[in-house]
Amino acid sequence: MKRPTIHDVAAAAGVSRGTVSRLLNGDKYVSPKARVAIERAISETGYTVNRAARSLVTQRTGSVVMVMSEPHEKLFEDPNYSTLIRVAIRMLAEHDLSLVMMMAGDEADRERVVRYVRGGHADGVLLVSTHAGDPLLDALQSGPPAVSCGAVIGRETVIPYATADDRLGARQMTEYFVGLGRRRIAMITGPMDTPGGIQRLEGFTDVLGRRATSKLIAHGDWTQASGERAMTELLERTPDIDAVFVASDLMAAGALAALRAAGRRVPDDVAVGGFDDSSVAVSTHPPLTTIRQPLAEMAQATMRLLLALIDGAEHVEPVILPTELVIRESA
Amino acid sequence: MKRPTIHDVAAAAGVSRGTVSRLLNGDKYVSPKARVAIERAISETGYTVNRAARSLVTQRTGSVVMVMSEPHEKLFEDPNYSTLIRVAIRMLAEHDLSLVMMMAGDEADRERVVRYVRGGHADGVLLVSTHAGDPLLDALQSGPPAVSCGAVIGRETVIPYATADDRLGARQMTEYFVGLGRRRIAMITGPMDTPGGIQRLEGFTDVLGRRATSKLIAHGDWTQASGERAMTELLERTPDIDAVFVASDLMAAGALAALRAAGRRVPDDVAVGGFDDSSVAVSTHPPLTTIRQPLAEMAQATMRLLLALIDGAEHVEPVILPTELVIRESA
DNA sequence: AAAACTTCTGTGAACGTGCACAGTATGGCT
DNA sequence: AGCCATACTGTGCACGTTCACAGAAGTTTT
Repeated sequence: MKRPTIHDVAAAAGVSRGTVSRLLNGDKYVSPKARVAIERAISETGYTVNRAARSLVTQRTGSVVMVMSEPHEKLFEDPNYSTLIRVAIRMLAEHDLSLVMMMAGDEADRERVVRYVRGGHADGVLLVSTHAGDPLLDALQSGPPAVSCGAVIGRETVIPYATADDRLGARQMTEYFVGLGRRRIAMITGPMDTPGGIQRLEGFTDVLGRRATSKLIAHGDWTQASGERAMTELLERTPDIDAVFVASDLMAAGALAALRAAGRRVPDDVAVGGFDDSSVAVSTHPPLTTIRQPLAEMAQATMRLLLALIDGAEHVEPVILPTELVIRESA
Repeated sequence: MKRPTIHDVAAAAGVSRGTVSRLLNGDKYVSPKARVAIERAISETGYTVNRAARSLVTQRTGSVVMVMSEPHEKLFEDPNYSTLIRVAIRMLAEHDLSLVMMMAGDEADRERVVRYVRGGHADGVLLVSTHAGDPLLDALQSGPPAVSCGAVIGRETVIPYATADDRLGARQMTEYFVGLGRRRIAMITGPMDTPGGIQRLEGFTDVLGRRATSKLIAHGDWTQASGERAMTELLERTPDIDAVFVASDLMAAGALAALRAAGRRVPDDVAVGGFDDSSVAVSTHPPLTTIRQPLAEMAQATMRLLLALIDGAEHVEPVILPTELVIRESA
């Protein structure tokens, strides 16, 4: 009733352990005769390699750990993460690696992650939404290769990443507003300690220059409620705005609610632009004009970086992917 | 530069491997003196146990695999899964177990999962959205304990699960409509090969009895588009309906769009009830009256079942948790 | 004082694999 | 024929841990 070992397969095939091991690990020196015998023996016995035993000698674990720093409740509902998880599972599976998930919300979590990674329990680390100055980053300095989906502020040169071109996206939306003839264009940003928060504002000011006064800029924290709050604030400060670029679709949904409450029509009175092209963009009323990020490509690029490093690459370059304007009814 | 082993710790503490191992594994026969010496040695050397070596002898892996059958794109955006993942990571971490994610979308995936699990690479299996008659189920028969979050149709007695009381929830909503004085109450169900699809319809007919004619029932597949389609269909078949119970919030969002397109006012002309109390319920216009499932409790209960089984429990009972009516503006 | 526990410690074996190395055929070339 | 490369195979060892067991030291009971 015991699980078959490589010995059992070898015996059944009439060869030695070494030959079976060679076949399993793709070594070329295996005779055709031995090959078929072993393959039959494997399927007859239902053999699978014991990863623990293999790890013990190869010093590799066959797994990659995804570390999520956001203690955020809705973390996984963010399409960003869900795509990344899906792509990661798939691409890792193709390389016979499995994905283990860890959270790094509080101090205890973080310590667990460090123990896990420094303990050599993962061949690679996949960082998600890591904050600037997270103590985790120093602890992960030495150890298996780490990459991030989205830049890690302050570590752009040390932690490879793939990201959408947030700044470009912001420019696209802002230019679209300008082309529409809007004159008083406001912005609701994300938190200014996230790459998306910073870069999207930069794109906005790239286009508007001195016209992007602080009276036209309010800050949110990605949540719908914060978008609503920021919009209300903007309307108070600058009642004559005729367009607003909101740094995320979810916040834009909040902004729409605030505009409706204030009696402004969208897009007639105020044009609204979101960012992300997430599922909320189509369920709002009116549907949001927004910026699409190539989420799948970002995830794939991130995983390619990680796989390359695990495979021994010395150095890899960050990947920055273009965004795209998606026009719907809100602008 | 090598990672410290248990030998190094033992040497540093002036004891033998055995004593260190005993301390690590909570054996009581360790003298206070040895204890402090070892603890100091551990923190000095930065020792962490090598899980591979441990697995090799204990025949345990220290990990649980979550198997997701839905090849569905938006899988992770479903708050159902996101809560489960979050709770699972947390509760497993407390038991020093880690969570490995796998997909079982196509045949190749499924084979990989079977190899993984039968190969003894996981101490437990966490099933999610597994379909009736999934071949995976037979393959997982023998092997480590498996539980499901939500019942697996046809395997209710063999695979333990925790779920919301879908039937109760459907009754609550339907009774609420009846209490509101609505006379022509329709329903849009989920797919009839899912527990939610079946049970929510049952609750509906529990209340309405013969009044729940087939003309008043349409089927969707949980997607927003299917909800819209089903609603259009219902309006054609039975133009005088004054209430509709939709088996998920997302489909309800679709139904709202169809109603708007048909010029019906909600809730004045037609009352709409959803199910799930997910984030879309508050972002629709008007916000959805819906049924709340205790997602966190469901996830916790599921994990408790699994942990109990991993811990050696012979048999555990399914857990069915009550739902709650959440009244907003759509009904 | 001997016996019998209790508490604690060290040691050898085993878990299943990959790898380096030594060894055996086979065939082609001088 | 002899030599040498090429293609292939088997064997011993190491990886780091747990566990069973034997045994030492100390404490209580007889």
